[in-house]
Amino acid sequence: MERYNFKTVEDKWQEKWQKARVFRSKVDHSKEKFYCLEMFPYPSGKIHMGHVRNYTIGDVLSRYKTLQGFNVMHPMGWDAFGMPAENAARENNLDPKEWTNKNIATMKEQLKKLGLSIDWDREISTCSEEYYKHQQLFFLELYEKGLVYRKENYVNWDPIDQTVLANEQVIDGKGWRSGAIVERKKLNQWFFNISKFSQELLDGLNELKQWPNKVKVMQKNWIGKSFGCEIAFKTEGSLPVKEIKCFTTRPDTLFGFSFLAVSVDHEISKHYLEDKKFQEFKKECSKTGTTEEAIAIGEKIGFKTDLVAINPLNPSQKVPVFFANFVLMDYGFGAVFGCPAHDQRDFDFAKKYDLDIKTVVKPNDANDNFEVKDEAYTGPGSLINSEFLNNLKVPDESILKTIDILEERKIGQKKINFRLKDWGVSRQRYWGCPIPMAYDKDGNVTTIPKKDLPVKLPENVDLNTKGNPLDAKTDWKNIIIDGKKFTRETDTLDTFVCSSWYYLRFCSSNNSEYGYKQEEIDYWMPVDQYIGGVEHAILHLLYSRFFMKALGYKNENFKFKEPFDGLFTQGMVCHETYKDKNNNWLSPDEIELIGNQFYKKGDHNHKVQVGPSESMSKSKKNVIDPAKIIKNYGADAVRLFILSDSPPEKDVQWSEQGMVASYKFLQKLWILHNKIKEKIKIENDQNLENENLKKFTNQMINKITNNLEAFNYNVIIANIYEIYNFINKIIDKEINGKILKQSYKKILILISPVVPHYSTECLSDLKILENVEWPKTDKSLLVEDKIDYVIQINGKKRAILNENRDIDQDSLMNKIKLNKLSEKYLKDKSIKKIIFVKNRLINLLINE
RNA sequence: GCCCUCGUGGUGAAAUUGGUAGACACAAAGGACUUAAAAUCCUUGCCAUUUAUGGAGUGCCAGUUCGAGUCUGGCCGAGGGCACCA
Repeated sequence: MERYNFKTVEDKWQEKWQKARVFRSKVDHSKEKFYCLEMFPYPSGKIHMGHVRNYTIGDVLSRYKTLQGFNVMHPMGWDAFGMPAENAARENNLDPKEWTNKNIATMKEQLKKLGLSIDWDREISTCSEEYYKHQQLFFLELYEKGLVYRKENYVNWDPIDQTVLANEQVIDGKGWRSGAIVERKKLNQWFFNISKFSQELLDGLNELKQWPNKVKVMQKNWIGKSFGCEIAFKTEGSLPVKEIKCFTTRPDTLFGFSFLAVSVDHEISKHYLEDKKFQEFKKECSKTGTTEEAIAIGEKIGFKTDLVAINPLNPSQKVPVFFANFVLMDYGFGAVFGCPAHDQRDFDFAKKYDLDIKTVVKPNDANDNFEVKDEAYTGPGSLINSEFLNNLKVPDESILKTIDILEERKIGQKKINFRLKDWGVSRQRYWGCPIPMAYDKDGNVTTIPKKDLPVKLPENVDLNTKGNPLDAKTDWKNIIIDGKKFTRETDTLDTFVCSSWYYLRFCSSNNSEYGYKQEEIDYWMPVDQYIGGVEHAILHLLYSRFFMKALGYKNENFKFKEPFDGLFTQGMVCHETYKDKNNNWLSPDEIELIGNQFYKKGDHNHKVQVGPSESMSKSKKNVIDPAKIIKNYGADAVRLFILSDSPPEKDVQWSEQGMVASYKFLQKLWILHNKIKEKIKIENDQNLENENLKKFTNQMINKITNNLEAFNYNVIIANIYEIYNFINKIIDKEINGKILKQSYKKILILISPVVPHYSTECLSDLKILENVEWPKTDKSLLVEDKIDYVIQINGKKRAILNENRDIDQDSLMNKIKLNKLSEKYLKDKSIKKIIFVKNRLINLLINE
């Protein structure tokens, strides 16, 4: 027997699969389809362990579904536009396209080495004209439907590099490259009207039964629906301002009104342009962090205006108007009414500026003298100190009733607000999809005629210019449409646009006429299982959901509302971190273990500090290169290990020891295979283990099938080990060769989604590679004749009796009486009560 | 601050509807084989006296139940999300 040579075996089968194009998928209405999609990678250079985990999970599922008889589509592509290409190209004086395509070639080879069942005929790359020309047409279609518009918006502006920065490029308020202090600058930008679909996007979440709840909650919070009322407050003072509109979810607390606060960007701020103190205050506000957390904990500050606002329900009450740092311009009207007693933020503010705190809600168990003291009361109860609103139940009745009254008196109006903002898609970058728009000399917008699509991204662009390289490319920028001069839009699209519809493109990746073919998306869509990282829980997944709705808007051919029927978010791959004595990160390759202590490789005086296990990242150098690992241990062993240690939705700890164990296990399995191969030849009627083997195999079919369906992939690996342990124990006993062969074939199929090369090799070795399909559980075989009955006395387990199935209570009691435990526990005791659970246990309650 | 999730051996983790807690693996210790080592195989796993046996035991405290890792309430701890959201 030769040892298992993964290299020969894996190369052989990968080549055969590729030649026979076994993973090619076609529309076939005679079969039920299954569309399995993993989030496509950014072509950064080489694959990382996160990809290995993500694509292994998807591959196990695809192979399982194929064996079950589904018509499976399992495509792969490249999210190929984006800043890293532009940065790498600039640093190394390369063409971003070349850089990207080279990376794609490398990564494709690496993915192939994993033995993934991918239909490479459907491969797409978002940076190809063939892809982005359809995207430009979609853009124009959405523009025609009124779902695309242009408006001014703030950006992070780097004054030295003359460029717009993404949030992650701003470090401590400075540009990451230039170090210049980042400015807020207003630019005209393109927007997708995603907020038009706020309610639909929210409602759609209820239909997504196979999505993790966590993701749905995150999206729900992001969409942020709130029900309330808009109120116009009359104002008086030295400024020419007659009223200020506010949005509130708590109109019922209007009698607790004690100030009105507006954003520093509010319209009335134009009266303070010359006011130095106000401008200082505004600057101060911009210093406080903009995260929700920063402001919840941070200090609330205000700037008093010359205005007072009048309480519409109590016109004799006039309260001061402030600018305040906790009021946002882009939500509601950029103005709030303050009720300190029942809003913690307002409470903090009132304390600081010594404003009235009037209690108008009391908890249900408090009396009418209840008063808010140390913190705002935001819970339920009933209204007090509120004249004609008194005694209304808070919150539901009080809010609805107050809105009715406000509407009746024409002071306010019922209103639903969403926090979801429109999606700004303009990026002042070169390496992206050009926006098919142009401007005349007066700046009026026009669309590029559809016949002139695609607007090709120009080549040979100087990336070292300041600002957007496309802006400087005048021969590309200046165009003539119908004899008139125009300049092109030089912004490119956010790369999230590319990934918002790629799942549709896979259905028709070779259709050059349009982004998809109707009959093909009708067959394949929606994606049955989408798999990827939870970091895309909000933006990518919400944008994709929006894109489906936008394409379907005023388009009766569009039949499905949600792109991803099932979603699975896998955890990250982690590794210990290492630092040398100078506090520099070290990679696992740079260290060695002697005894219990890590040392720098080759320097046994240099101890290495071991840090916590964290998600693999280049900056911390705690990365393991999958290509190397695959080369050393083989794809099957890597697949086995990456699934084995933790549930796929949780983070997994990379362990070299675990990796080696998986590798060794396949070697052991191969030794067992050869024993089985010999045993199969023996015709034997004295078959002691036949029934056990049949039953065991059937149990495993049941377990593995259920675990696959539930994504318990780590348990499947445990099941595979159980299989080994079981067969290894019985293999030297007497077994009928025919029965062994039948069971073993089923077992090889069960493990094939995880270790496809190994399993195929074994099937081929035994010449049973024909008619391979997923085995079905025989329910009748799951029924055991003998059962371990748990005997409890006063709820404590005292013994286990192996007795016949379906035995009744009296018979079981008789067995117990014959048993020695009766002598020990039941002698001279009376049994008060017997709890008998059929085929499971019996619990005897006795007097102690 | 708000929202969500999760707490099980030295470690990663298993455990249909409440019904044998710790499957499976990693690590460790002891043993077998070996001149020796590696590899391989076996045993052990918390507390008590020795194989056997008994006890405690799923973050902590209560509750429901014949019976709770699982259900309910409170507390403690960890992780994740958050766009100042009125």
